[in-house]
Amino acid sequence: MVRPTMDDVAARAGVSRALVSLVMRGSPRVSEQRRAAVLRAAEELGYSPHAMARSLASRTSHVLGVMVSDLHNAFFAEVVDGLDAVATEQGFDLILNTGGRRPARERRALRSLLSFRPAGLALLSPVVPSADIARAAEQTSVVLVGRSSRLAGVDTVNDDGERGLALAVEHLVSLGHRRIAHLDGGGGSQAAPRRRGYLAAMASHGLAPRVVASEYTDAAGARAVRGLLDGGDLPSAIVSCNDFNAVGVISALEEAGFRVPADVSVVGYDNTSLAALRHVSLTTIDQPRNEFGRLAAEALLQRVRGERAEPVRRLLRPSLVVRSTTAPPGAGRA
Amino acid sequence: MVRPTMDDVAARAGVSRALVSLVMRGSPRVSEQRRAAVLRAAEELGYSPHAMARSLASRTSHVLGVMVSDLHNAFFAEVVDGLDAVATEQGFDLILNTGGRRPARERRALRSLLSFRPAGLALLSPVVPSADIARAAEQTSVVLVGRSSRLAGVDTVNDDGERGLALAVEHLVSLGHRRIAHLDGGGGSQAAPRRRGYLAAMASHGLAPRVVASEYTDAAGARAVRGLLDGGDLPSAIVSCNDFNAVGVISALEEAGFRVPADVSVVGYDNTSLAALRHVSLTTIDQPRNEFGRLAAEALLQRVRGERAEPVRRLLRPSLVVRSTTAPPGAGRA
DNA sequence: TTGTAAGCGTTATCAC
DNA sequence: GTGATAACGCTTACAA
Repeated sequence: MVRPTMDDVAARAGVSRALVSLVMRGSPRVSEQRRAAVLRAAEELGYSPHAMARSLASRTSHVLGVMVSDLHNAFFAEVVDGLDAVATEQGFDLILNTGGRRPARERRALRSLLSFRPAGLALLSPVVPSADIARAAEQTSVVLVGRSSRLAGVDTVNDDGERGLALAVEHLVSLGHRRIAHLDGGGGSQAAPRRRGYLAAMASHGLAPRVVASEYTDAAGARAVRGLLDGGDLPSAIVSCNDFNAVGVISALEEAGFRVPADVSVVGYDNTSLAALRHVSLTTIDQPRNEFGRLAAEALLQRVRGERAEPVRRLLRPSLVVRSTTAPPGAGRA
Repeated sequence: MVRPTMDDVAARAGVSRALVSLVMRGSPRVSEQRRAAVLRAAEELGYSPHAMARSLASRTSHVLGVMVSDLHNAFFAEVVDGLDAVATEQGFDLILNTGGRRPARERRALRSLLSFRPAGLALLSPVVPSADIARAAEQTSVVLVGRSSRLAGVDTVNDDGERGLALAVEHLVSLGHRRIAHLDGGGGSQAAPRRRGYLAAMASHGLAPRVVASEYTDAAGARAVRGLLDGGDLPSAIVSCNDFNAVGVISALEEAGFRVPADVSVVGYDNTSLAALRHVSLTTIDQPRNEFGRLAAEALLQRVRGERAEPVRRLLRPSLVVRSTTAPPGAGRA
């Protein structure tokens, strides 16, 4: 378990440590002969450079820290994929951490990440107070994904939730719906822009909006539908705040004897793998998650390379994915 | 962006660097007065110790490396939660990486993790060749989750898939089923023990086994069912290799006009969040995922502390979760 | 092209 | 209790 160091390699190859360092970093100013000798010695010893010692000595970091607020959410997996792709491509390593959506734990995770002196930090939908983010930003470049911020030194990458909900409403209107309700995500992340988008889209078509309080879970979606049924005034289409909620809506409707989409159309938001299941086949709004990650990494690396100092605020365009839960109204009566 | 060092804190507090170091590590042999002064100076400067310099100087690591083969799989999220809980509790930091189930990328991820000289490495369902794992194990403690191994220096934590499938078969038999088919996971991870468990359980009840080739996706499950229907010989119950497959099975059955569980009972494997959705409500086999993570971390930390050298091989007991997709056979005819 | 030597931010070992 | 000072494994001027 005792790993060889650069000195061991140098001794074995019969050269100085500095030369080994040059070879390891692929410097061109090394004779082919020495290079080969060093490489062979390293190979024989099973040597690979010590990342921490390297970054300590060079006063540079090739590490990007990533804090994922919730690993259970597949949304973040794709964002991390995007980050990883760009980072790897540019010779950076990712170190990941999670805070489980709890401020105290996230705060600790943040400190831990910072103790590695990363070149940059990507925070995915963090729930820590803004002050903590500001403090982190004093120490390294920070990009926020899925959370907006006015902090001067902080970049942001977000989904254009207003536009996403507008897409859903447009789709339903074009099918002929007029009584379209929105099941709202409450205080949840991104719920506000989605609600605004819904209201604006309804207004632009001269339709009466109907916002029903709900949450980001399937149980909440089902509950909201039961409330609607009790009220005796079911809309012809429902736009949920996310896919989970939409699945709850569908099952409550079916339990009450309604068919989707024949009697009621349903649209989700997020295009999770759940929506793609043939058993669900949900019409929904897709967010370019992988792109979120790529852009976040690029924003960070631009700052690292000193190419930019002004904050950048990206708002990405979501898209509509039509599957089997939407149809013209009254299709059931036919 | 220039972070304060221990020397800065020492200067500001009017003490030596060594004393700051003692305070930072919570040494008891420091006067209250000095301790307070140091802590205040650190606070004012926003100082926090440099993890890499620290581990370099102390020749110890408080980092555990984790390679997640696939971030998209929620299974791993819970394993990581378990790892994180134990690690944090014992003062260790996690650094995470992913290889996307591709050997070449996993290999790189492994190298990157190793370059941080972690105290231990947890590999979650890795797909790299065994030789790579052996090489890693020469450099640090390694624990494998979701993959077995005979390597001497490597610990393993696994689900007892044989037992899991036996539980499913027992449940169906106790409901009165005798014609029970298994949709097999092919060459997928853990498919073999599950198949063995199925065959053994059927044999022990004197029932004729029926293994149908399939895969770990909902499309494959649907395809397999269509094959069964074409053959004109539908079993009364189906045990899928995992939850996704089971959902495919259910939708294909329903499309063909059969009801679940009235006409056919279906059991999944994994107890993913999908299975818990009310829209699906799948009877399935639960793996103690969080426990996997906890045990893996503990195995690693035992080695780190030098408490154990012999490999440990944990085989955890899965459990049956009964929901709405199983019922006595012929319930549909009633 | 190669080697020497001075750090990088810590901890650890001694003295005092 | 507290403070010098030598490591830790590497990079980086600067010299040769």
